[in-house]
Amino acid sequence: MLTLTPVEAVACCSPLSREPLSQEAAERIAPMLKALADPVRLRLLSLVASHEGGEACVCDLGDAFDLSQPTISHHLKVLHEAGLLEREKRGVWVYYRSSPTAMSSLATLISDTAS
Amino acid sequence: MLTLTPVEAVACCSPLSREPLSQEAAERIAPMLKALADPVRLRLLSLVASHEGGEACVCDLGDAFDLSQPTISHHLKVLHEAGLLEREKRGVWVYYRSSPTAMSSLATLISDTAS
DNA sequence: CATCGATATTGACAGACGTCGATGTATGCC
DNA sequence: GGCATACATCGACGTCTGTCAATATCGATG
Repeated sequence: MLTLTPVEAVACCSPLSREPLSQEAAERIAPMLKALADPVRLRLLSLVASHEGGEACVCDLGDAFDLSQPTISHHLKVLHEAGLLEREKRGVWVYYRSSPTAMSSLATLISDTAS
Repeated sequence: MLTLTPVEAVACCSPLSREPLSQEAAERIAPMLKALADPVRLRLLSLVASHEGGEACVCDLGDAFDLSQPTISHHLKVLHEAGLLEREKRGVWVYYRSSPTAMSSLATLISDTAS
């Protein structure tokens, strides 16, 4: 069975302001926005994106929060499963990188609604 | 006391990819994204934005959903309080209009993370 | 003023979500 | 092999969220 990644699901939508979003499309897009719609995850994403090389090790991220390690790990998983962060294991460390295509297609979808 | 609207709170942020988002900024932005992060609300917003004149009466919106009237009213309230929809009462009817500034500042915030 | 129609508010409930401590898994090192 | 370190998973807990039925509010109309 063919499954679209969340990113692909967003990229193929016509602007919100041209024709009403179908229920199916809305149900594919909402999870990506839901992944973004948390203060901790927003900061995590921002930390990764602003880190040198555009990637960051989990060990670099936890210090910025007053949260347990499992909680940070949970949030990173949510962002990863939504297609907003890419994951790469290097030795003992895990590096996350933000996905420009995911972010820009989300941004396009939203900005089209503005006009 | 001076309170920023959600829209103003987003508009004044530097790109996510230049410097990490502060906790305060993240906590102001997240509610707007949370308002957007629901399939029903995404469709409502899209219905309003794509409606002729860029505005729609509540009576035009309910039919597209298999949901009760109070539920639709609730979602519209969430979108309105997040600054994503403007509300105007005309006689017995209430018209909602999408807020271009809100959407475009959100889009800018997200798209900056992509680069 | 009584009534009707359009929308909002309230209260209740089930399910989803964020968080933690405890535990599991895997890699590197002695 | 044995141990330490980095990260993930699990199970439990309180809180938040989407939904509905019932009720309230507000404007128009007779």
